[in-house]
Amino acid sequence: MKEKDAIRQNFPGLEEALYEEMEKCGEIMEIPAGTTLLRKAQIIRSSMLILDGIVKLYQEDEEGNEFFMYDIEAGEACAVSMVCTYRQENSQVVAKALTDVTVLMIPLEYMDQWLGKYKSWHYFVIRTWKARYEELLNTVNEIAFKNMDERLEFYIKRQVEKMGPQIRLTHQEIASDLNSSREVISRLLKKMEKNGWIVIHRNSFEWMKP
Amino acid sequence: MKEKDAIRQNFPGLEEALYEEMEKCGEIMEIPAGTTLLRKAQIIRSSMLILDGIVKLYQEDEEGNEFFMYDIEAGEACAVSMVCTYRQENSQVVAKALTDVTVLMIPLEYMDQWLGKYKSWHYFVIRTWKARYEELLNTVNEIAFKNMDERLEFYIKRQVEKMGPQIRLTHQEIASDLNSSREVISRLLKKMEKNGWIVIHRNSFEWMKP
DNA sequence: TTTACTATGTGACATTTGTTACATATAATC
DNA sequence: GATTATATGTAACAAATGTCACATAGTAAA
Repeated sequence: MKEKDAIRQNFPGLEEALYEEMEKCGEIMEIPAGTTLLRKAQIIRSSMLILDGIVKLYQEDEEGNEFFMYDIEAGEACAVSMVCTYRQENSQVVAKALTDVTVLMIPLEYMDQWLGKYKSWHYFVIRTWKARYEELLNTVNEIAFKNMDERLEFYIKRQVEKMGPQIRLTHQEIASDLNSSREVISRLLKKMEKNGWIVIHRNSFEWMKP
Repeated sequence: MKEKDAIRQNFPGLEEALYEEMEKCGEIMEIPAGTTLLRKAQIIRSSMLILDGIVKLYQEDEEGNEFFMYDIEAGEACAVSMVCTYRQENSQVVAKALTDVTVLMIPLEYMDQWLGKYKSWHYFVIRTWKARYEELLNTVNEIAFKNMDERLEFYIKRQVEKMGPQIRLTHQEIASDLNSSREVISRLLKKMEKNGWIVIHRNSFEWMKP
């Protein structure tokens, strides 16, 4: 069975009995790119482990402005969805499928049960929170100390790491992720092109800097 | 023994055997206000649980600029110090005692050991990561979407919650926390005073808004 | 009480980022 | 090929924030 392999391969080192429960209680879903998987405001009844694809986590404020936090990939879990009591009136966390995505949805009741039963699950949950916390630390560092040009560079580099040097994003999409405006991003990208860092095409550009 | 009570009262609901280990293996330290407890760059060999006082967590960049993230108080633990593999060339997390502080220092080897032995410890660690993550989410929300006037208001309100309506901070200190400049903060505080939100004294001001 | 130090107030100006308005270019559809 | 939609380029201006310069006002030390 392909699905079982996917769980074991992406989440290695868990107990055999836990794998079996995951297969039994979890539901594997194929989700097309662009789908919103999670909005913090609505009650979350399931937790998500990514088996394939990339999911983007961002915050959204009252006016619909977005702010990109980080991506999660196969073998990672969405911390936010793991135990959800977080409430914030004016902003919410959103998870959106960047590519077609395969996720293992696990109803929340099992999440807690497993904490009691499986040591490896405990460690996994801790690792997940820790990893997401550190991602956020990086994000905070960027917006706290850096100007838009540096933030843009950091953003592009993250993309390159995950998706390769061909960045298939419009300036508008980048502007949304950085909570800036299209014109500002166009300006800065143009400057990068003049410096020889990138080559701009329509709908995409390439990162040339080593 | 007073110290034992302090641990039990501030960290209720743990296993008896765990309390005993905490007393045996941990070292209780009295730390004067202003002390830097932790710099991320140096190797951390101990984890800290706060028994009394307030510890401030902030990031610092290469040029010495600061950026306040959140406070931790009695009954809470420093997530950053719990399992430390985090590395970042250009910035570091710093923990500084805001008041005189009593901490329980626990050498890192026990942190891991206890994860294997005590369920309640596991839950505590997860709760800690989760709580700090959510604090950071709020912080990100602030800097990502809001202007300095709103950020300042949010900052002051946090202070009021922890320390009461008398804010004993200079404009310079606030400016550092928000990675802004003294003049900007003075300007905004003056505006708040005109609006009747605060009354400014030397070295302090009061929050009057309900 | 002078002196010195630190905190605060404020105007003028620089820089960064956001906004408006419109031009141009490329791809998609008819 | 003409038409339409979407993406990008760019100048001019606006708003927010940062910086510089200096004034003033408390507080502490001599």
